[in-house]
Amino acid sequence: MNETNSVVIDLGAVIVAVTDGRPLTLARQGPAIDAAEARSIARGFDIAGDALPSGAFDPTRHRTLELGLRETVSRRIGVNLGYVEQLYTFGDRGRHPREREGGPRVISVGYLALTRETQMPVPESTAWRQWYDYFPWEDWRDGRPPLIDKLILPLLKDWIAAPKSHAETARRQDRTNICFPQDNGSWDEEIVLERFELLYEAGLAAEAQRDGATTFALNGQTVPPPGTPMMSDHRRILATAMGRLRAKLKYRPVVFELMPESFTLLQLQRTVEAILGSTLHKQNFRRLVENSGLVESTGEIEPQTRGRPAAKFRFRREVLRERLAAGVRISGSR
Amino acid sequence: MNETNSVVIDLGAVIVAVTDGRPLTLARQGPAIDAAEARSIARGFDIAGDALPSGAFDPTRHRTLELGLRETVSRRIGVNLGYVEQLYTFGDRGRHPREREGGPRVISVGYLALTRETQMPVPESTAWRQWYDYFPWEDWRDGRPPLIDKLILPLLKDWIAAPKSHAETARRQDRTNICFPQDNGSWDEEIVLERFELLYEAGLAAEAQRDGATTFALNGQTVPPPGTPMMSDHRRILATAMGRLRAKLKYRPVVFELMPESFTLLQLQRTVEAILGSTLHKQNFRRLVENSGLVESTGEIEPQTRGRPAAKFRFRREVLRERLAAGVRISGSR
DNA sequence: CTTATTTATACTCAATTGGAGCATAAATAA
DNA sequence: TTATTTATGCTCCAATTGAGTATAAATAAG
Repeated sequence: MNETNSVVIDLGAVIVAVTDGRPLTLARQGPAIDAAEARSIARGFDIAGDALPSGAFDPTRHRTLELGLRETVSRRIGVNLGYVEQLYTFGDRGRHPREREGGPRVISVGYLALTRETQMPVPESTAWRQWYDYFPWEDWRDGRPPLIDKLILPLLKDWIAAPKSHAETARRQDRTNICFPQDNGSWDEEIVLERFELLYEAGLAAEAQRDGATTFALNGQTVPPPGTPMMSDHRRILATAMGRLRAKLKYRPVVFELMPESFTLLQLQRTVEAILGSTLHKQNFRRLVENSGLVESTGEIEPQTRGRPAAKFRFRREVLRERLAAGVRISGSR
Repeated sequence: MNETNSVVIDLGAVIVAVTDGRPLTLARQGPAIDAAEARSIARGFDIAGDALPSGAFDPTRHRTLELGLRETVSRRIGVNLGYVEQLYTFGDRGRHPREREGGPRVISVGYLALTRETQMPVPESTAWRQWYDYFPWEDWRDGRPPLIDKLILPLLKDWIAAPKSHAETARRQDRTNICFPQDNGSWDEEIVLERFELLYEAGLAAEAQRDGATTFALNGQTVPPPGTPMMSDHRRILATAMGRLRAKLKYRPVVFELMPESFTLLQLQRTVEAILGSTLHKQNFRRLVENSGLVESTGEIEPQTRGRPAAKFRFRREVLRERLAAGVRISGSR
């Protein structure tokens, strides 16, 4: 070990809120891309960089990585985070624009933070963006997204057939079958990252084209890749966060970090559905939640615009102390 | 961002194997502790440092963190790792001995690797050590470990009562109830890390004493803290690995990374039990595994020393391609 | 003021899963 | 032979889950 081993740590946050059934994340629409970055962009697709909030870890000031993240977000976005969980540490060479300019190696530690949108006035450079703008194929609430069959699968077909090696073609076919199954029942909403990486490798992400992959065509026409791209590998980090949250929802009571103090069961269901990207059976969802002991009635009633008014509930914070509570177990189906 | 922000990355591996129902991890029994470390040790408990295999990440040579880990382990232990998964990134100040000597801040990225012991001849400085030497309270295969009621809970009782603040006492009591429940049925085998951190905070880990916590007594006698200590915060990393593996076992077919090419169902069960630290219902385990489609008969039969000979099975590698297969779902019970 | 529409809530039913145990089979040890 | 040990097959019941029907309580429309 000597000082040539030193690197710089970048702390990045996927800050999530769900409002009116729209899953959101905070993103900075910064100076799109710098000159060095622009030169490396292939064939003219605009990858103007939406970027996740991030900042450098300062080992002299920050006692822990998480405190560093909280301090950075507090200073740059003006928000004190509540629930925070470490996601993953990304260290691939060439991830960060500065590296390509000859700067030091940047290792980035990604975090997932859950919050409520209303709690947070954000600076002008930053805005709440919808998850499914970045990942339109992940939202199945209105059924199987048409772009999967119209755009993604046709393009993947070419990619699958491309290699001369039969084994490699088979491997690509297998991965495609797992990530984008023909049968809707086999869709696994947790493998958000695997799907994005498949698209990236197949050149179906604008980031891949920027990073040097070839472009592609559908029916003779050059088409834009699906989903809004992000700066650097931030879309990978967001995909990691989405997959983690979709999984965690089912075994820890984390949804409540996204809910207001009191809420109706339908509001809770809509929030879960927004995150999962699929719809749930209403009656069974109610049964599950009521029997779980996770919520209690507040006695209040939600004044409705139409329909029978709903009872309001609150999260029973005691469960966090009584036991390591399970999450909102899901029954599925529309 | 400027160069004063730079840190050094340490890559650490929890390399796991299970042999004859003993869950093992590779540990280096290095030069126990250096002078600076020795000076900080409190009250004479020997914390001679078992250490996890680790090495510095070299940003000039390593394209990714995982490749860096593989290279380090290959060079220092002489082993090419198969299954590897990133665990967590630890960055608390003062974790690493070198830091205390005025060296640069060390951030350590922990990995979990699964392998088979027999595949690996290890260097002399390194040996396979049993998990439960470090965490004796985690092994429930012979029933509730007596040291929980004889040693741990009595000592925690003092720690719980210590604070003047009633709220803090209540919080300590809650955490204790969750981590070490009176009722055996409430034991959660996945929260290995939470339990270790509780013991650490309560001063019931030798590492805590080294790190400056006060010592403690039981019935007027000073007693050694439970479990073999490790260097730095390596026991925390091992706890993280154990918890992660115990959880992952249930939803991904990772046990098979620890099994030989062909095995009997009892051997498979013993491996699962070793990791979980609890026993399972044999007939139900068989039913589960056979119905899962994860294994297929090899046609061979295990020559036994006693009892009816068992059929041998192999892992159906195809399942990894057919779908994102579930793990070995557990039925529990002794 | 009556009816349609909308949302909330209660309840039923069948299929599946999970925990526990009984019974039988096939080997070795006494 | 008989006891012991391990393997394997099967049953039973309780709990959970997926899907649907029925009823209640509000508003909007005529």
